[in-house]
Amino acid sequence: MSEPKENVLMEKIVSLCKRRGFVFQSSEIYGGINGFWDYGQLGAELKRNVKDAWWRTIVHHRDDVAGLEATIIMHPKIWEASGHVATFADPMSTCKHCKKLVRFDQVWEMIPENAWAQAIAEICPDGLVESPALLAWAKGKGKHLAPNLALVRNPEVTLSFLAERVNAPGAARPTVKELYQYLATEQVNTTGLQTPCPHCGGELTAPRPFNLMFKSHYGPVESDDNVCYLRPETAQAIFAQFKNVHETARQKVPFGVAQMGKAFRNEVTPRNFTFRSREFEQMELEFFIKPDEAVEALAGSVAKASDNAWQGEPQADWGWEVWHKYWVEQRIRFYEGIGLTRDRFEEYWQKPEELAHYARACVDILYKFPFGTQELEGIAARGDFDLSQHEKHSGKPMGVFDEELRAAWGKLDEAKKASMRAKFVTGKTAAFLKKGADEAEAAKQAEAEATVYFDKLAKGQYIPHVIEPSAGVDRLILALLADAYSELTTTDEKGKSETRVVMRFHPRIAPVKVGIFPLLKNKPELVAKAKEVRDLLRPHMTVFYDDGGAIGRRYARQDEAGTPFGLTIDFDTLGEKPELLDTVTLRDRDTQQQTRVAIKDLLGLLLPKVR
RNA sequence: GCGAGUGUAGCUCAGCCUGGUAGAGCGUCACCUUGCCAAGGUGAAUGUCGAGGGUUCGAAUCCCUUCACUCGCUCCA
Repeated sequence: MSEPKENVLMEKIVSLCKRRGFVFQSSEIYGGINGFWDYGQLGAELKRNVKDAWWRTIVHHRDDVAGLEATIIMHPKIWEASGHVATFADPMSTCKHCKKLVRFDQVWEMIPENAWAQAIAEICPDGLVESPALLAWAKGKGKHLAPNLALVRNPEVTLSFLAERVNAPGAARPTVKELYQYLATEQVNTTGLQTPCPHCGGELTAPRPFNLMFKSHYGPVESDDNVCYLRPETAQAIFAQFKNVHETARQKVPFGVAQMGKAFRNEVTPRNFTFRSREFEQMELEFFIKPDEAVEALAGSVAKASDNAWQGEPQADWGWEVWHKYWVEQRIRFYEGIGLTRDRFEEYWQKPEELAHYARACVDILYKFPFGTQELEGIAARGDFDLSQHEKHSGKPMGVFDEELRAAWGKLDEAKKASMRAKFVTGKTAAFLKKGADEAEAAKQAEAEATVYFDKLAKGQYIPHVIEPSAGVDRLILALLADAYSELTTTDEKGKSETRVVMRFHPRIAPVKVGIFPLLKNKPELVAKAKEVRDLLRPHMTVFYDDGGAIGRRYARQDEAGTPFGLTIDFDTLGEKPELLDTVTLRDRDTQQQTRVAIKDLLGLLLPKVR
């Protein structure tokens, strides 16, 4: 649980967001709708600036990345190929006793990990039922370990049904799973065998499907034939359009395709303000690279990830590890570049056992939110999993042909080819073993894959591998809001202290760059001059003109909006002191310092700071 | 989806227990006054008390339902 103090901070941020127009609850006048949020005038600008910064860095400032903007609704088979239809429809059950929510398909994997189940397994080795020992356990330790297990709640009745089962003429010994089910069931005849809650042994509700994808139908008539889904991520469109982009963008591997846009997930529990929303926006890059064997054939060797190779410009001998590190580094630089405080975000290298089955490595970029340290972006090395899946499901080849690779392969000596193949087979064998194949089967399958794979390589063909930096825009906005939030307490001459909020956004992403204020509103000359300055700057940056209230109040308002600069037009601007004619005061949000700047120098001074 | 808590003006909250029909501070707006960090004065607007239903002569207050938010279970861009 997060500290109370941190919850207070979060509440302050939420409150400011509403007060100043960063974020509103969606459909608020109708009571709101869970998991959906709107951006107000300042939030919309902030979000645009962040997305623009990403697009500029990832697409415009590079030669090797192309943009894509795909539809939200795509062919439903895309989600079968990606695995989302299967993995996004988890059957869930709730324990009627301890109220915990469990994935029904994981219950039998979880049960043996719990102490109560282990104890029963010990009492009844290999399903050999020892009723007296079970009874003793139920009345003793069992009360602690599995308070809600039928055996513990009502031992005699539960055991009597088990005895019926065991003593039936010609009955085989129950499996361990069956044993657990009997021990979890009080009245077999009325309820059938129950599945115990892994945590407390209690009764689970019938599994209900939790479909995480928003479902709809294309065409006016709803039927099973025209089911479609709102995309749960933007990445798949990139894979689905890989061939088109590759052929038309005049790009050769390594190159990337970037996309940003809305994605939708029917989250079980939207939580933490905008952090987990049901409609959210992603910025994703799929960077396609040659498989290491192709790199080795072309460059002679694959650069080691342990040398700091990734810190420089991309090189021909980079394999997936170096490319992966390179992108982690690039993404960290991006976050620094938009002003995220470096010691409030960190990179986390997932441990091998945490990786999804298709990932070779994954780095999370985590931000220290007031409610806890949470993920902003994941940078995964996904091998050729995605393109291969689409090749399988669509029947369309997803590979590329590389003339140079074919030529280079022809010149490789046999020993090199053999050692590369041996290494490939070792890796694949390990992967098949992990999936549960026996040793002979794993070796056989690995050999078969190696034959297909190396035959293609020799012809210059391969399916590109991919590095995927995938970021959540709304999470980043929330991180930037939390990062920028600061309070300034001032005490006046009367000893009255007052706390004001200053949003310290980096000028590059600040919603408004400059506030423009005539010192006094009732002096037409000041107002006219201020509007002149406004019109001078407006074509180049977002400005906000304000003549309402006292000057200090206007500064404070802009501090809350996070406007980095304030310009005040006073009587000196009009020439009260001739030497100050056509100069204004430039106020810095963070230092509150004011400097005198000539109007003609403003653009040159401000533009570099806000770009 | 389940459990616990919360919902009153733009914001922060009082009033609810012990029904009699809504208040404070801040903010907002207008005017006056203004010489640089939420200054002062005068005036004004704003709530079907989250929504729906019930009990009652009468409901912000008691009861039920529902929606949203917060915290857990779950999830991870």
